[in-house]
Amino acid sequence: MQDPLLNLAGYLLRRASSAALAELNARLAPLDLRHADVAMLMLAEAWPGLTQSAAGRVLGIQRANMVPFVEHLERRGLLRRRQVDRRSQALELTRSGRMLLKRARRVVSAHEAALLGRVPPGLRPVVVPVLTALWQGGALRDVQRRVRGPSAG
Amino acid sequence: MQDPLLNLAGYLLRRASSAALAELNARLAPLDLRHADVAMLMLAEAWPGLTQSAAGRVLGIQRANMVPFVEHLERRGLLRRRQVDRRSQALELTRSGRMLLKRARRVVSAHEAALLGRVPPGLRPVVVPVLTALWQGGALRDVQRRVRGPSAG
DNA sequence: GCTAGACTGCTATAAACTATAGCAGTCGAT
DNA sequence: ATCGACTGCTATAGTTTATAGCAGTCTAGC
Repeated sequence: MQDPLLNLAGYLLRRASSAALAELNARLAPLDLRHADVAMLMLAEAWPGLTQSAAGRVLGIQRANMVPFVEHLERRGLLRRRQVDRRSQALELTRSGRMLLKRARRVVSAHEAALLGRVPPGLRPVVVPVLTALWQGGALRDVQRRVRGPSAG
Repeated sequence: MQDPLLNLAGYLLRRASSAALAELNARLAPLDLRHADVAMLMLAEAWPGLTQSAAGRVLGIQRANMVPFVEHLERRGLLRRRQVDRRSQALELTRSGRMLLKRARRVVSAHEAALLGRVPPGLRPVVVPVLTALWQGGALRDVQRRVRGPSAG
């Protein structure tokens, strides 16, 4: 009798994710960054002026949890909050945020290469499509909607 | 400019995993079980007499965290600890554990079907191979080693 | 204009989960 | 008989995720 869990996509998904996450965090440790920090920085660079709550929606982080998270990045001088409304705050990278992101991006690339490298060459092209499909809500088309307005829960 | 995160296997892995996990937990809520509980029950059934620490190694749960975890299942009458050594404890399902697992397994199957159903039919056969490959440490061959003895962590 | 409803950032708090250090006791091999 | 590895355990802390609620703001419809 062999491990019945090893045929379950959900189980494999969880284990693969947590292993990859731990590995990425270890790789990022020298930069004193965590995976979520880099995601935030990459997002802020890609969409300058993105609102704090919009960023939360894209990243799947709740409004409440965005507060200390963004505060932390701001206190490190990587991110800046600019009042756009009297209620909304746009996020943008500082110069040092951009510089650190440059280094972080190299780490992420190495991590990605390591991940893909574990997959038999023939299967590599399907990795991203498979993961995208498994993550129901994450289709490319959805994102536009998410960024612009809420009610896309 | 589109979301740069959506091309990263690591990011997609994390989002897909957390979405699937949340969904599974919601499905299991009526049984008052969480995903880890079911994994433990399935493991205990597949390998009767499995030691507590061995189970922890297989599931990637640390010894320290196994204690309250197993205690909880034992207090619910789903699992029993049997002294095998004067230091080791074997885990085995109780009758009611087996019965609940039966129901849980149906929930898990439905969840798996939902996951796979999101993937284009042509890609379905590669889902498990891709995830297995991405989860470096989880290859089938490793598991035997993990269960029998330590020093494989 | 003005109001109702949706939205923003925020506080406070709790539930899970994960990780580390250390302890007493046990086992196996030399 | 002893040394090193192992087991279950306590205690503790850090991380992440989730919920409820508040004051203030914006917008669409009347």
